[in-house]
Amino acid sequence: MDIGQSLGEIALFKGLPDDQLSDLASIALIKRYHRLSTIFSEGEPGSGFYVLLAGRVKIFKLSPDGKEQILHIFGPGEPFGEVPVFEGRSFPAHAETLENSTAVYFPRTEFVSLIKRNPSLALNMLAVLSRRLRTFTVLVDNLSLKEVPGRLAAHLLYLSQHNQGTENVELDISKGQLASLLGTIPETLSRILSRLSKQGYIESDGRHIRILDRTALEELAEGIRRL
Amino acid sequence: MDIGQSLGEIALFKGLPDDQLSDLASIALIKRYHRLSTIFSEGEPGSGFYVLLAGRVKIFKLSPDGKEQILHIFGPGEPFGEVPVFEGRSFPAHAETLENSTAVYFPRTEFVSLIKRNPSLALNMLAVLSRRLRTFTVLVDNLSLKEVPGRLAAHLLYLSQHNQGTENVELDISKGQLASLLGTIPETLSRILSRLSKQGYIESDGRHIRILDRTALEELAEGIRRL
DNA sequence: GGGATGAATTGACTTGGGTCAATTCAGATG
DNA sequence: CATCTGAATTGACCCAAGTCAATTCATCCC
Repeated sequence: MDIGQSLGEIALFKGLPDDQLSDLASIALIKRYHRLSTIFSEGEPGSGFYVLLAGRVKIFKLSPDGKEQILHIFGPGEPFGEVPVFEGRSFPAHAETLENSTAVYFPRTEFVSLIKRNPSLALNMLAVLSRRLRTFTVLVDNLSLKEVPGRLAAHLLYLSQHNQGTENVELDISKGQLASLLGTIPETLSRILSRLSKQGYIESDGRHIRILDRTALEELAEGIRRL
Repeated sequence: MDIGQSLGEIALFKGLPDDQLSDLASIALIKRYHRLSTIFSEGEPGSGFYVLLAGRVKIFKLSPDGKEQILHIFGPGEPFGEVPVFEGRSFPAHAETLENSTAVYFPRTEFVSLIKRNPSLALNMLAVLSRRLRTFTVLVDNLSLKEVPGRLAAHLLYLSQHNQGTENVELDISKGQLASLLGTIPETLSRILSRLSKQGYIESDGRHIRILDRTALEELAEGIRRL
C-alpha cells in the first residue's frame, strides 16, 4: 500500500503538496489492532497521535466503579489522541477499538516539526480541534440540560441526517454502547425506546429504527416536548 | 496604553518576536464591556476571537427553559471565541461578562494570515485548544460520572490548588453561578455545602470555605467515598 | 438442532437531585 | 438607620433514572 496516496484523502491533510504528503508518510507508522483492544489509556504520556484508516475507535472516560462515558466514536479518516501532542501532558481519556482497525501513528516531535514548516497543515489541525470543541459543547449540553429521551431523539435525528435524511435508521453500535454514548445505562435506554414506540414516534426492531414522527423527535431533542 | 507591550505577556503570544507582536497589535481592536453584558450569543457567525485583558467572562449553554450550564469562566490573559475562526461556523455557546471587562478582538482573516506566517503562533494556538479539549473531558466526566458532592469536592480542591494548596478557599463567583458551573441548581448546592459541613469536611461561611478533611474531599471527588 | 453465552428487555424498588414555596440573610441605596 | 432587592437557605414533595434481579432473545458454534 502507498501510504502517501491514502494520506492525501484524509481531511486533516487536504491541500498538502505531494512532497509534504511523502514527508508525512515517511514519519508515519502503520498500526493494526484487533477488535476491543486498548490503543491508549487515560493518564499515559502521549508521544504521538493517530489517524484511523479502517475500523472504529471509541474514546471514553471511566468512573471508579466501572461506568463508562463515551466521548467520541471515530471512523476512517478521523484523527484522535492529539491533545498530548500540543499540550504536552498525558492522554485525557481511554481509546479502544470497536472493530478490527488500522491506524497511522505520527510521532510527536516529527509531526510538530512538519507543522512548523507547513502553515496549512497547522490550520487543518486547528480546524479539527475546533470542530471537536464544538462537539464537546453539544455533549455537555446534552448531558447537563437534556434528559435521556431528548438525547436519544437528538441522536436518532443525527443518524437520520447522516443517511441523507431518510426515515430509516440503522444503529451502528450496540445498545449498550449507545447507552454509554448518551450518558445512561442499557436498561434506561431500552425503556425509553419502548416508550417512544408506544407514543408512535418510532418503530423499533433490533438495530433498525424507523422514524414515524420527526417533529415529535425534534421537539423532544429541543427540550420543548416531554415524553 | 501600548497594546503590543501587553500582548507579549499573554500566554497565547509567548515567544513571538516584537515585530509579530506589533503586527498583532495592528489588527487588534480594544473592546470594553460592562458587567453582565453579552459579548456574543450561540449561533451567531463569528468573524474573530477575543483575548481578555481585564475582568471575567463566562461561556455557557442555555436550555429552552432557561437553565444555564457554564462551560468556562475566563480571566485576564485567556482567549475565547476561537472555534468559529478555524472551523468557519457560528459560536457554539454564549459569552457574557461577569464583571466590567476589557478584551482585545482579533478579526478572523487577518489573524489567520498572521498564523500562516508564524508557526509558533500556530503551535501556541494548538496548545490552547488542546488544553481546552482536556478541560472538556474533565467537565463531561464530572457531569456524567460523578454526583454533585463529588463535583463540588473536586472544585474546592481545584480552588485550593490554585491558592498554593492552602486550606482556606475563597469562592470567586456567586453560589448561583457555582451551581451552574457544577451542573446543578442553587438549592442543591446549598444543601450539599451544609452536609459537607455537618460531616466535618469543611467549614463554610459565606464565600469563605475552610477545608478540614482534605482526604475526605479527595475521596468524594474520586468517587470512592459517598456523602 | 441444541446448548451456551452475552445482549436486551422487563419489573419492582430506591434515590439523587430537581421543583415549588416560604423564610432568612446581606449588601446597596436613599 | 431603615428599607428594599436579590442571594441564599430550608422544608416538603416529586420524579427521572439508576439498581438489582429475573427472564427472554439472538447469535454463534459444536
